[in-house]
Amino acid sequence: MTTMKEIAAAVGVSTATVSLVLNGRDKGRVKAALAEHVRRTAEELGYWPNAIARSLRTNRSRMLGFISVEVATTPYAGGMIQGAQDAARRHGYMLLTVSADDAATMRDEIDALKRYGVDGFFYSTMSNRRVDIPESLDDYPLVIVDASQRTAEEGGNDSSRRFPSIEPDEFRIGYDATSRLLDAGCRRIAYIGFAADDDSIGAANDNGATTAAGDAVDGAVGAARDGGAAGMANGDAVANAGSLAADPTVAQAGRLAGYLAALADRGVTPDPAWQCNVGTNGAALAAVARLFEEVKPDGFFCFNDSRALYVYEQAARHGLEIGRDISVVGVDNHRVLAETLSPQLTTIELPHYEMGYWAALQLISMVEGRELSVADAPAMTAPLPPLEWPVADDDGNDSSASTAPGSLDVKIHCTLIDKESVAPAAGQ
Amino acid sequence: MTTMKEIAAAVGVSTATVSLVLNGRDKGRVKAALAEHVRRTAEELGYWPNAIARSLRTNRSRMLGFISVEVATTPYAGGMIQGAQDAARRHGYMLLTVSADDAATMRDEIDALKRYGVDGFFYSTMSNRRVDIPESLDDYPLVIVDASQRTAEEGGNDSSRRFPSIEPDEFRIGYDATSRLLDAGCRRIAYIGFAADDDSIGAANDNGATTAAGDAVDGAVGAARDGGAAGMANGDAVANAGSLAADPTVAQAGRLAGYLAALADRGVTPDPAWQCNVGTNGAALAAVARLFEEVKPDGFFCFNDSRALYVYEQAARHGLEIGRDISVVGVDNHRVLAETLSPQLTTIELPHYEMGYWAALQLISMVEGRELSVADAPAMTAPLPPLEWPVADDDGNDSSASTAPGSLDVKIHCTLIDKESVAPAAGQ
DNA sequence: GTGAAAGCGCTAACAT
DNA sequence: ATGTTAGCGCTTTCAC
Repeated sequence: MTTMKEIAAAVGVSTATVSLVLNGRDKGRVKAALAEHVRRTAEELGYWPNAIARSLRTNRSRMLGFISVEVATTPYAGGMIQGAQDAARRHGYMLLTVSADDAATMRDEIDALKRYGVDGFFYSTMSNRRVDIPESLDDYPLVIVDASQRTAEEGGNDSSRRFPSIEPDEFRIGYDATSRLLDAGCRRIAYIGFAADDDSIGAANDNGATTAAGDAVDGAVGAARDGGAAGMANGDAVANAGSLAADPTVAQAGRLAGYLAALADRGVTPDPAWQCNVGTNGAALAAVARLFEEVKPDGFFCFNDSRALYVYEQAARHGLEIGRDISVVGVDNHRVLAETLSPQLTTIELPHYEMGYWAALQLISMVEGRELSVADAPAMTAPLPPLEWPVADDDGNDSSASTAPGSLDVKIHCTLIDKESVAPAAGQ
Repeated sequence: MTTMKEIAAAVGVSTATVSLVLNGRDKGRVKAALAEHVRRTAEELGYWPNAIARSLRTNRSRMLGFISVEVATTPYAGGMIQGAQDAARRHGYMLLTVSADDAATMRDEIDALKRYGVDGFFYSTMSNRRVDIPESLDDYPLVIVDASQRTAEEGGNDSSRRFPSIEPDEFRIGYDATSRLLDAGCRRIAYIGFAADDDSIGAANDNGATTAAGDAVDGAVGAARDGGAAGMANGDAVANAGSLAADPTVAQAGRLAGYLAALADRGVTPDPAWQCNVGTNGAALAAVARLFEEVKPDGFFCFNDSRALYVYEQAARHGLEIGRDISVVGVDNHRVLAETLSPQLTTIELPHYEMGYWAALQLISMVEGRELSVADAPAMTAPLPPLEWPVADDDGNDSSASTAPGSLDVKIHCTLIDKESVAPAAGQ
C-alpha cells in the first residue's frame, strides 16, 4: 500500500505538501508544476488515502450507520439501503448497516456503531410509523427513513431533538388509488386494509367496530389532507410506546383517510362495510371471501400487494376476471409480487430507493454542514424536496436544532403505475 | 470520549499497562490488584476503546465487507445479512454491506471497501449459482454465500484462489419435496421450475425442448446425488460468463435433478410434460393453466413460492382445493409469500439466516486464524459443518490456500415445513 | 511556497 | 513485573 511518505520521498517534498496537493488545498500554496508532479506520482504509485489514518486524525470516518428495525423480514429494505448507499458512495461515504429488533440489541448496535466512529445515523423502520429515537443518538446527525418522529404530545420522548424524516405521502396514496378506481367507473370501492393479525376478525368485519373506526379516521381526513400526520396519534400508537415491533398505523390511517377523502370528493358515500381490514393467511382470505359474497365490490384498493393477493385468489374462485369484471389497485410494498404480478396489478409504487437516496443526501449535508446538490440523483422517480437543516457550529452544538421547523418531515409523492388490473370502465 | 491516557493518568500508570490490562494480556505481567484498579477506573470513566486508533495500529479493522449482487431486488438477502451480522457482532465485528450489479460498480465498491480497511469479504448472490470471484479479492479472506465458485474447467477464472462457500443442498430440496408428495400419494407430480422470462415459452412447454432438457438433467442426477455440482456446468452458465445478472441455473438444475431422482427411486416414470419451467407474469400463468388442463397433475413441486402462486391461482380458477384435490410443495425463497400463505403452503425453507451465520463464523475464523466455536449459534435450524480453512502465515501468504480441498463447498440441508397444502393421501 | 514537527489513540518491542 | 518509546498514516499549525 502506497503511503504519502513514499510519494513525498519519490518527488522530494515533505508529506505535508503531498497532503495539501492530494486534498486539493494547494491553491496558491504549492507551485502548480510541483502539484502536478505530486499528483502524477501518486497516480503512478497507485496511491489511495488510508481511510483509517485519516479518520483518526480528522475525527471523521466518512461512515454512516444505517439502523433499521427488522431488515431481515423486510423485503423492500434493500431498495432503501441501496438508495442510501448509492448517494453515500457518490459523496465518499460508506454504510454500516445494522438491524435491531429489540431495545437491548438496539442499544448494543448503537454503541458499536459509535465506537466504529460513524459520522451520523439513518433510522428506518419496516413500515411507516411514529418512532422514538433513542436518546443516545441525540448528539448525532440523524435522518429518519420511512417513518417519522413521535411528538411529545403523542407520548414520545420529550427530551429528544427533532430529526428530519422522509416518508411516503400516505394520504395521497389512498387518494390517488381510489381516484383511479373512480375514474375507471367503479362505484362500490372496497378498501382491503391493514389489521394486526391477532384482531383481524374484530375491526372492520364486525359492524360496530367498523363504524367506530370509520368515524375516527373520518375526523382525521381534514388534517391529513393538509399534509399533517394528525389523527395518527391514536390509541394503538400510544399503546405501542417503546416497542420496536411492526405497527403500520400511520400507513393504514393515512391510506384509509385518503380513500375516504377521494370518495367524498366525488360524491360517493362510503359504506363502512366496504372496509375490510385484515391480517394475513386464512383469516384474511376468509374475510375477503365474505366481502366478495356479501358486498360484491367493483373496485378494490389494497393496503399492499400482499393483500391484493387475497383479492386475486377470491376473484379466481368466483370466476371474476381482474381488469374486466373488477378493478384492483394495490400499493407495491413487496417487490416480489411485482415480479409475479406486476404487468397485471396497478400499483402505487413506494419509492424506497428514492427515500434512501434523499435521506443520505440530507444526512451528509448535516454531517458536512453544507447543502448538497440533488441534481446528480440518478433515476429519481419522485421529486426531491430541497434539503434544509440547521448546521452544527464548530463546538458541535446544534444550537438551532431544537427549534427546527416541523417541515423537516418530508412526505414524498408516490407514483401510480397503471396496469391491466383496472378496467377502462369497470362495472359488475 | 475517555482515552487510555486518561485512565493511565487517573490510576498513575502508563498507557501501556492500561492497554495490557484492558486487552486481557496482563496475566503474569501486571499485578492483579493493579489490573483490577485499572479495570474499575475504565468502567467508571465509561471507557470504550477507539476502534479507529486500534485499527491504525494493528492493521485490523474488525470490519467485514459484505458484497452482494442485487440486494435491492432480493427480498431474502436481509435474512442472510442478518445472520452474518449476528455472528459478526458476537465476535466484535461489523459489516459493511455493499451491493453491486455490474462490473464497474463491483470494482468501485471493492476498492472502497479495501480503503476502509475491511479484514475480509463475503460474496453473495441473489440466487444460488456459479460465480467468478474478482481477482482483486484474491489476497483477502473470503467466503461465498448462497453460491459457489466456478472452476477453471467451467470457464472460470483460472488464476483465482479457491474460496469456501456455503449453499443450499439443491438436489436434496428437490428430492425431499418430491418425496413428500409421493408419500402423500401423488403420482402425477408436476415440477414448476425456473425459466428465464425471455424464453419461458420455449423450454419445457414445447415437446422437443422438454425432452432435451430432461435428458441433459437426467444425466446429471447421479453426479448431483453424490453432492457434487456436476451437470451445472451447462451451456447457460458458460454463456453467462462474467455477467453479474441473475442466473439460477444451479438451483434449477439441482432441484430438477432431485425431483427426477425421487421419482425414479419410487418407480414413477416422469413424463417430460410434467415439467413446466416458467418465467413470471402472464406467460407463466398461461403455461401453468395449460398444465392444469392438459396434464392434470395431482401434485406440484414449485421452484419457489413465487411460482407456487400460479398454482394457487389456477387451483382457484379450476375450483380445486389445495390440500384436498391437489398437493403443493414450494421452496420458500420469498418470505413475503410466507407471510401470506405460510399456514397453507408446505415449503422447504431456505436457511438464509443460517447460511449468513455460518459464513461469518467461517470468515472470522479465516481472518483470525483460529477455529471458532459454532456452539453458540442461536436457533440454527440446519446443522453447521465444522469450520476449516488454511490459515495465512505472518507474512500474509496463504501458502496452502491454492491447494485447499474441494470440500470447502458446504451444502446445507434445508428443512421441510409441513402445512395443509399437502393432502394426507392426495388423488384426483 | 514549503517543510518540520506535533499528535490523533492505540499497541508492541524494548528497556528497565 | 512495569514503564518507556516508537510509530501506524495522515492532517495541521507554525516557522522559515
